[in-house]
Amino acid sequence: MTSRIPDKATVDGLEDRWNDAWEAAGVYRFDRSKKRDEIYSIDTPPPTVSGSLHVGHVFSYTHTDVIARYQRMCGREVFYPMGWDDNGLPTERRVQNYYGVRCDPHLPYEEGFEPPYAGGEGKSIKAADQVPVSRRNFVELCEQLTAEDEKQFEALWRHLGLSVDWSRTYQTIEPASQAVAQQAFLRSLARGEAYQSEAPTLWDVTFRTAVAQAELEDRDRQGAYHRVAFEPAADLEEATGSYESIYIETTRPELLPACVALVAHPDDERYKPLFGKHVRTPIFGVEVPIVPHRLASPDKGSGIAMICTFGDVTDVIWWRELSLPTRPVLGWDGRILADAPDAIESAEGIAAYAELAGKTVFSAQQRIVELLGEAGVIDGEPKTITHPVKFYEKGDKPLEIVTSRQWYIANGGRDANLRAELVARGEALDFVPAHMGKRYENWVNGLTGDWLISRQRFFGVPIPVWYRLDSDGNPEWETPIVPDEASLPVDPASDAAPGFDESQRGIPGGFIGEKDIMDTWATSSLTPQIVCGWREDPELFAKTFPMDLRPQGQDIIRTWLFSSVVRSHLEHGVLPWKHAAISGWILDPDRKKMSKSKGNVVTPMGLLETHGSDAVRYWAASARLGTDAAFDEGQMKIGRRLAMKVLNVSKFVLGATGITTAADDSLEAGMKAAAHVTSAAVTEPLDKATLAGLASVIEAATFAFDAYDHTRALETAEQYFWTFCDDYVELVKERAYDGAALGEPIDPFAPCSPEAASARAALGIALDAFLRLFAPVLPFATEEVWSWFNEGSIHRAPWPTPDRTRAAAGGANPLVLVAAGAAVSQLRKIKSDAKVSQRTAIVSLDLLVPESQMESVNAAKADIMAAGRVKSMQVVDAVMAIDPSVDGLGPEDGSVSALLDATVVRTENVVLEGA
RNA sequence: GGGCCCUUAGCUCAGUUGGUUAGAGCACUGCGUUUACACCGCAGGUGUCAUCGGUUCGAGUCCGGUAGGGCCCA
Repeated sequence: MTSRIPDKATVDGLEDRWNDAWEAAGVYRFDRSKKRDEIYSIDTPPPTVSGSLHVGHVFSYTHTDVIARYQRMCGREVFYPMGWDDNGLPTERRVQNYYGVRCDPHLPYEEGFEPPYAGGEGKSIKAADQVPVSRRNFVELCEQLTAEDEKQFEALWRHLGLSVDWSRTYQTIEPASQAVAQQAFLRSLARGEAYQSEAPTLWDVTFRTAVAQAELEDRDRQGAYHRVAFEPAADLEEATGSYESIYIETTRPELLPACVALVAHPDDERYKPLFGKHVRTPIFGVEVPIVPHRLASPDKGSGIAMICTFGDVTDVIWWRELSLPTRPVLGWDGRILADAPDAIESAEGIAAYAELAGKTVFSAQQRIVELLGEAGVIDGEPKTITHPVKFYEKGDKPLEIVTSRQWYIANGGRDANLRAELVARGEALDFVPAHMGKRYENWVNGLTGDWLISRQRFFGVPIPVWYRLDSDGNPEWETPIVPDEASLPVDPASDAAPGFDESQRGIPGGFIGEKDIMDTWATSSLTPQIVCGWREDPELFAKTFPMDLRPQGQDIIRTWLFSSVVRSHLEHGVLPWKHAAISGWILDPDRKKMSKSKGNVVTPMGLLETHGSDAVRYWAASARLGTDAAFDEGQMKIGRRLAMKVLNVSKFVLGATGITTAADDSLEAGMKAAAHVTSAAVTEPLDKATLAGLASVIEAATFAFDAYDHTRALETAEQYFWTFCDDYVELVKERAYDGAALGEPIDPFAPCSPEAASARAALGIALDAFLRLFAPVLPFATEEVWSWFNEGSIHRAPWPTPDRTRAAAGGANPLVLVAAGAAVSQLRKIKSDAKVSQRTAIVSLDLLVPESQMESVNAAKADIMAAGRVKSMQVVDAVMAIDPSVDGLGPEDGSVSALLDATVVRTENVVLEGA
């Protein structure tokens, strides 16, 4: 069988067929010859390849694709690249587990290294069992694993039908991206926005890296308040005339050797007299002052707290604002430092410290509690509490604070002017939905410091600077050596500094390379610059930047969105995009956020295969931007039904119009037939009404899409589509067939009655519009139908305008279809109630119609009779008919007045065939 | 503690600037295999619009309080 239009339509298998065809024809290939105002550019989120894609990704990426397809049909050249975020810690961690290795930068590179495991997914290999490898070997494994992931990701996205230009993919770790990240960094360095600073930094002891404010999260942890006595120093004893101890309560007794002061609220009457006087720390005997500060809580514990360098971020604030000394006791490995702070001078103090040195925070705490107990300075039993503790969002040990040299980029956290500028940028950005802008504003206004971008990790973009070594071999941190922009990307760990050669590395008078890499957001924040060709393709950049759309999740407004705005503001002085489309979460049926850890084994590919991509896309498109949606396979079944309906009703329309007959000969003949059929005059009131209604639907859908409300657009089209199928098609079937016998092929060019020609033209025009309206959401089913009688892809066909349908409708009132539909409904109900087949003829009946609809029903009377197989029908004014004085057959409940303004059509005096 | 969002039918959700009798789909029940469709069609019932108060001729809609849920930030 060579027929173009299948006998039995199916949505199965459309994905592979059309993806191949689209790729071959380059349907989604970006045409860079277009002008700026013809281009719509999208800053697609690069998914993290170290995880797997889940249902939430499918959800939000579909939203973007629906927008992309709409814009493309509106005639814009869509710039729609796809990237992979293979940068950073998640990849490192996955590589460690997958291959059973860990990075040791001191080791030499090993050619042809074979990792001990492959595919250790899920069962994490203990750190002790991981084989240490060189940084280069480690990075190679990262690249190897991410390449495999990226293939799988692309396959999924293609199957889902994302209309991405697959010739434009990028990786956040690839050299070009690194070069962009480094160039942006160097420009910020030159302008003074990037700087290094020795400062207390939030530190993850597991990963041994600094952590930025945006990566923090609070978790409730058990802790215990220990009530510890501090003895008064001489000045305090003199002032109060007593030798009573001051009791503080602390959850971190192990930081006692790091204590630099006690602090109480300035208004606290209990402690007011003590401010400025001193106490001695127990065991260690260090004299520390009692100081006032507004952040001390009078109602927490005893109302007076010890300040240590550093137990938490409040300690940092106190330390900074009160200019206290620094007595660090914690190392980068989370263990107590070997050497006691200089302030500890007593023999007992030094001995006690020696017992703690080298211990983890946990064991040091146990030991010091014992020591304090032995010394008799602990009062009572520890009080167990639950309190919020800061964690790195990817870590599982509480963050510590250590002092180290780190790189920062200004983000308004320490500069009110910059902050105000960034808030203003946020206000100028079109957030969809608008209230998401509040999250941005809250975040910017809540910043407490600049953006810490350096990380002590391995797989990432190196910070592109070197440092001279003085004659003693000490690095000159203040005057970094920078590379030429043309030489980017560079790796200071293996490339020699400009003006030096490799033999001078690490020797006095030579240089050393910066060993830190950048935070992954330092690269991701530049995705517009990466995809638009900021560095190496200025012509493309001018045409695509600032971009039109940034789609992303609500959880990364404070990170990705904000940091992108920062970079664009600093480098280009503009917003990076006009619109930010924020997708919601996918929730379990039990309203919890869907997560892998909960053992949800719904894989996206499985879903697509079970329901079909169009169906899954329909489910996603049914949820508005910014709104959380339930994971609902029922909704996918509805989408599948819609896609099937599109195929089937298309088969009907093409059959009844005769286009099928012609198309079975050749595509050219089919196209000619379609043009011929739809050019006929639309004369019948019902046909005109249907097209008039359709014109309004097109208008509404277009309006909704322009406002980034794809849900409304879909709903509007869908609702009218079902009316079209259920009512209009049923009403005009007979007329369109024009007396053709069962199974007889219809010749589209043969003469037919004007009524039939009118029906066929309307059917053809409507089908064409519906296919285009659904194309963004159901790209496969619509393309399939389109291919039966059109050349090229529907996805490059113009979005419908109301003009064509409106012209054919000739100002008709859409109400005719509504009224006629209500009438056929009544006829069906009669047969349904009488439990007879819908084919049963009605010999005669009176149709009671409200006066307002008389004209409409009369206009479609012949179609109504044909659809209901009615042999004789009287259309009667309902008000007249129910007047008992007319025929005595008014409603038995006497509800005459209720029917006076009735909008429903009723029937009376029905005689069914055979009754 | 602060900010934002949400609460409408058994379920998932619409409901625009206040305006007749608050809607859709699913689920459920009944009927029907009709020359597009059984992966089907048709027909049918379904409500304390969380709650209390206010504004108004009129409130699901606007304002305030309360309760519950969610997210973000302290």
